[in-house]
Amino acid sequence: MQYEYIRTTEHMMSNDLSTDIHSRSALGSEDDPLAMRRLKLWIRMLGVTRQVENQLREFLRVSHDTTLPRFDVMAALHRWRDGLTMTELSRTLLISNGNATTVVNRLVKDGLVARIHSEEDRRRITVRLTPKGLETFEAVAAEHRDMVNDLFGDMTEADLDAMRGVLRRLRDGLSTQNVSLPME
Amino acid sequence: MQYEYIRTTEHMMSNDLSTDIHSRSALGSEDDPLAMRRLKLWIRMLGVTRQVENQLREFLRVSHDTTLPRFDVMAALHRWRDGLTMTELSRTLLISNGNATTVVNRLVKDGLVARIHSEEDRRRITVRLTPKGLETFEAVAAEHRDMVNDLFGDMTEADLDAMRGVLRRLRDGLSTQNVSLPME
DNA sequence: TTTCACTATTTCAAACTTAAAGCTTGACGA
DNA sequence: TCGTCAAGCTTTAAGTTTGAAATAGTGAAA
Repeated sequence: MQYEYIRTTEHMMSNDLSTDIHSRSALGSEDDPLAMRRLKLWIRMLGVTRQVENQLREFLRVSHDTTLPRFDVMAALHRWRDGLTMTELSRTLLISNGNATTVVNRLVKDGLVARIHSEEDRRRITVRLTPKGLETFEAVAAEHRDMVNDLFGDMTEADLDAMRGVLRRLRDGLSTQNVSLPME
Repeated sequence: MQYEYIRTTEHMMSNDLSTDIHSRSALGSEDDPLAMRRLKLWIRMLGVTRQVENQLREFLRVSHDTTLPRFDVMAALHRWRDGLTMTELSRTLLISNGNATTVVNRLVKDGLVARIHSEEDRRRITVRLTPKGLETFEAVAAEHRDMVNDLFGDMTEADLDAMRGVLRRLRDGLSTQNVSLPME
């Protein structure tokens, strides 16, 4: 009985990830209501994201015998049809470079992705979809989008408008914060 | 030079996860603008979530020599101070039951968490924070909240209002969908 | 009582992930 | 030319995660 943690409806504690995990704590800045609300929102966002990811993982496994990481890599290579270097790939997907190597290795073994050694710079390796990979991906991607459309079926145009701008601002704020991070 | 995939500011492709990976595709329902917008929003949400998670992971590693999964488990056990069964824990965190076992094993080994066998039902095991675990967690959680407050520093009260309701509706919609999922 | 279905948890193999170390190549100044 | 450093990628060790199988306990029906 796989994915039993998704079957939460019959269970008292369903979706409790999204509730406030700190509400009873006696921490220093507990009396900052804005900070508190931001934390609550983050926890809720994380919960929703995990739920959607679990549903998509299940869909990919059952319907297409593949995994989320594989799909992500292929989606990136589909978006950048001319290929990406390994570094570009890992930065695009926000994963480590070693992780990118591992997933690409498996896709190469399955003939879905090809490694192309650069001639100008022999350190550089470009990865791109093979014809078989392209065909495979597009079949999956069509259903993937329908699945997302279902999962987000409650979201109206107004909802999308509301979230789009906030997420964009959040995303941009995060990337400017990175430069001032402590990383020697 | 760790976490190089976070240092995206100097790189052309920064945050490209959050852009539309399907914009050039020739899929069947491509002409459904609402479905398209929902997909784009999902991708952007996933990107933001990954960025925040990476920052928090880095913070936990550098400042407190711990990991995100460990923190998540301890946060749940802090919220439910009387303890959770393994099943409740995995459903709360939306992870598999086997995964919960692994993380709890390590926390037990470090003396941060204790397993308590139930007397009424001998299959059941309740997990809860030890005094040491409680103390450790509260020290980390205070800084964790400050970190989230910084990362979400651009979010105003109005932003929080806007996203809170949408995410709640999304979350509730997802959990009702689950009951009708194909899972034999 | 026995049997059978169900629940709770752990174990296991395979895949995924990170962070750090290692290797090769390229760029550049002495 | 040589040395040095940085860039690009892979490898490695440790940890995380899943999904399926195994183990064990519960409860109720036959």
